[in-house]
Amino acid sequence: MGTRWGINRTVAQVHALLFISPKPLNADELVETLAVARSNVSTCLKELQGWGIVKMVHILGDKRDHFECMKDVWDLFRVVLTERKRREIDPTMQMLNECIAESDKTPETDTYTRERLCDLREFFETTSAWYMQIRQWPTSALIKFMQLGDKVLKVLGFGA
Amino acid sequence: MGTRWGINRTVAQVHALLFISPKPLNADELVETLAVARSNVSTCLKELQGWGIVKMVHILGDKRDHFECMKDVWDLFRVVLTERKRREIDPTMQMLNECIAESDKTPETDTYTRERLCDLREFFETTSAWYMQIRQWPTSALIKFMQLGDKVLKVLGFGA
DNA sequence: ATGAAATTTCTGTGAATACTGAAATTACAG
DNA sequence: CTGTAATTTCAGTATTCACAGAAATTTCAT
Repeated sequence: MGTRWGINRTVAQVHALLFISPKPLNADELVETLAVARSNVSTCLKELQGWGIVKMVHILGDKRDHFECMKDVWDLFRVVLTERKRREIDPTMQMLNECIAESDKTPETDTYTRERLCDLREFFETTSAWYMQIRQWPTSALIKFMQLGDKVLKVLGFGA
Repeated sequence: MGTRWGINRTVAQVHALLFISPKPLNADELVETLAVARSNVSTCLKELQGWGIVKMVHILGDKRDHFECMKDVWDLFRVVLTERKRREIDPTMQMLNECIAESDKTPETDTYTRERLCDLREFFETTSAWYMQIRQWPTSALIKFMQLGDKVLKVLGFGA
């Protein structure tokens, strides 16, 4: 499925394998199971470690590095979202701010265009600030909250 | 910024241009502004229409097709999320179900592995069901809700 | 220190994707 | 109809990305 998500195939395969494996795996086990080059596995493991969802562990009496994946899906989700915010949203917001600053100095900028940019900035600010708060909720609260669904609206007293 | 988001550069450019433009644009205007081939613009417009965020409009007295983009950022977000759910999440859930069914018929499957798959399925089920509800909230309610942030936890009576 | 095992870095190749320009098709005015 | 403008499809090219295998580096036991 990895490719459909826009993720490198081998990276997705390594991650999937580590995720479902009951015990940490070493590089050679990944090479054998996935039938890819050793160097490729090395690169993928580095990538996954860069995302903070795979870490190296040592097995007593074994010289080789072993790797294990973060196992809690909710924690996993939080880590990935936070990392994507850092890599994708934050630079976008910075860019947006520069565009808006630029448009302020450029009187011929269409008012409409400037408003669209401000809309976008506001959207990212609102959603980012919200995420930074809920990411700290304990998983149990998050699940209970989600299962309420629409009921939240009534409890909070807005909307039907 | 498009490329960083894993989106085709020209598609992102066309979309950005239509988004900030006060009026619908025709293909030639896009070609001139972005300095890309006519055929490329045609493909990108088709792609964006496939996502449901750009639509064709006609300007009186002008034979050429014009295009305009969905302007409300919250609506835009909803459309994109819904489409991504359909394209990415739904097939993943289906695949997961097949894997779990398969593992039921295969007694030698590690219990741990099966549990990880079920965890994943549950995660997607919970988050998808939640999204299908909140996507129908009016934007005003959604914004008010988000701005509450952590306060929601207290109102609902769980967590600190 | 020395050598073997493990790992990473580097380079070239193949595959996938994006794009252009030409040809084909469609839409429409006269 | 016919011809022109507009648009799309197609085929070839270029660019980007993923990967394998070799070479280089690191790690560690002796």
